[in-house]
Amino acid sequence: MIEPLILNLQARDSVSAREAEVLRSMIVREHRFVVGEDMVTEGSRPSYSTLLLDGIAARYKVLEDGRRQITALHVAGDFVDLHAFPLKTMDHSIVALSACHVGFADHGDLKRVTETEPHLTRLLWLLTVIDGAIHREWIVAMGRRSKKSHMAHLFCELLMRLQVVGKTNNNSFSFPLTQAELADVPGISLVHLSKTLRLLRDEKALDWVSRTVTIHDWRELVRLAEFEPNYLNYYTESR
Amino acid sequence: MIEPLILNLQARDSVSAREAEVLRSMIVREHRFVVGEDMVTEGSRPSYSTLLLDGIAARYKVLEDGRRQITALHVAGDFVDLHAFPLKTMDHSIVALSACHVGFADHGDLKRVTETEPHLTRLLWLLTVIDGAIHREWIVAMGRRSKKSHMAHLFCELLMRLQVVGKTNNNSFSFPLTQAELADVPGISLVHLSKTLRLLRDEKALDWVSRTVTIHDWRELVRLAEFEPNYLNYYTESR
DNA sequence: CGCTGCATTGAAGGCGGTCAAACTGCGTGG
DNA sequence: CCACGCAGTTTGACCGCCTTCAATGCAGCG
Repeated sequence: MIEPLILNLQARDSVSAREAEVLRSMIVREHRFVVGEDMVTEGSRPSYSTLLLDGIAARYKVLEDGRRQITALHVAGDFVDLHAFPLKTMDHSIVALSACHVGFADHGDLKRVTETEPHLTRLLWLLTVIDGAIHREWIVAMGRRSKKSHMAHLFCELLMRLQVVGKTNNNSFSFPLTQAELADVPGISLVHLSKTLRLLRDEKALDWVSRTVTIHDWRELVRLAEFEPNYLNYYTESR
Repeated sequence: MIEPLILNLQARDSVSAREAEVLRSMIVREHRFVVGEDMVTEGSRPSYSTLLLDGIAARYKVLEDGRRQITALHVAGDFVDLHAFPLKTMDHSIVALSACHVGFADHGDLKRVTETEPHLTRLLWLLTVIDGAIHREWIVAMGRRSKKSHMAHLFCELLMRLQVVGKTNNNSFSFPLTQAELADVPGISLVHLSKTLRLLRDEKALDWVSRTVTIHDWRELVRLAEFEPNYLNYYTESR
């Protein structure tokens, strides 16, 4: 059941059978969130962290005028709020963008891991640090890439992350967001997002129909995005 | 000598005398970088992490066309590349924006901490997770704030971070960057940055002359920025 | 069959980009 | 001591990307 997490970790470092067992025993109390439901709320102090087993979730902040900015997208195998373990208080909310299947890891158990499992601790630490690396790549995309390149970059990243956890079919994957939701990733208007996606479609780089993204021309997409996957820290790429 | 780090940690959690001693014994091999010098290089696999003792440093990435995006600013008391301990490979470079005084912590010693000091491990983990929280706030600023508000937010954040480590005089602090460098934070042109700063000056919110920022109207700056410091995770704010 | 939510397209306006020129402060050398 | 040069800052002009407003298209569903 926690296979996506194991795959995620194994893509970066070796995981012993015992460590996998520790993780398995730690993920308890499965739960399902429906589309649009908040999984974690800003200001809360959760006593557990949430492992996404299936679905797509987003971290976001809302400004005073109601506009929203998504700061991260999460897929199966991601701990959406592992940072809340050292951090205690949530500084943002997390919403289920599709139906989401999750499991919970109690912070008490995580604390015990830090006391008895140094290597596993470093693996979990690594996961939060990779979140940070993705944040940085997003900052670069927002600051310096064209919107077209930014979107190309996002789809490159999502394809790779989903491939690692086995959630792709060839070069396509389920992506059941609305354009209004996706527009909150680059922080642009729904109208302009629509026009930007049209550019990628016109170049036959990718399609996004009936809630499924299909990448037709990976090479071209990578070129448009200047996509360099080493920030995702997969074995095969950066070592 | 590592007092800024201790102050940084104590602003979030208690640090025992023994833990402080462990940290002190771990920071060895001081070094000074001159303005413009790279402290860490993209693609390297450092065997140590760098603690900034004094000065200002920036993490950045460079695009193919040479444009630069700064993804983080660091001040005294920050570990600029602690994430390189779990992550191994640097996915970006770090440059000294002022003369920088640093100390190094060997990854072997950090590993030993994870094996023998669970609480201290969680503290260090916390530091990397706060970096992530700042990244997210920057993403929100880039996506949804006006440039004026973005700059106001940055100066609010810097004042608070510098206050914690005792690097402010009343409401002013040393900030010896060029405008071209600062423009790489929001990812805008030098020309537009200059015009944006003028707006803040015209409102008498702050001045930035002779390499020193002075905040004249903290209230107004906070209002402009919609600044909510809880993401920095200081005791006094969020708990 | 019409309603509703979502996607698409067009039009007009403003923010931020580039290009270009002038200004300032400071260090250096005549 | 002054003139010059250089690095950095400021301002103006013009243009293009992205915004908002508005209308239309389209599919699913009661």
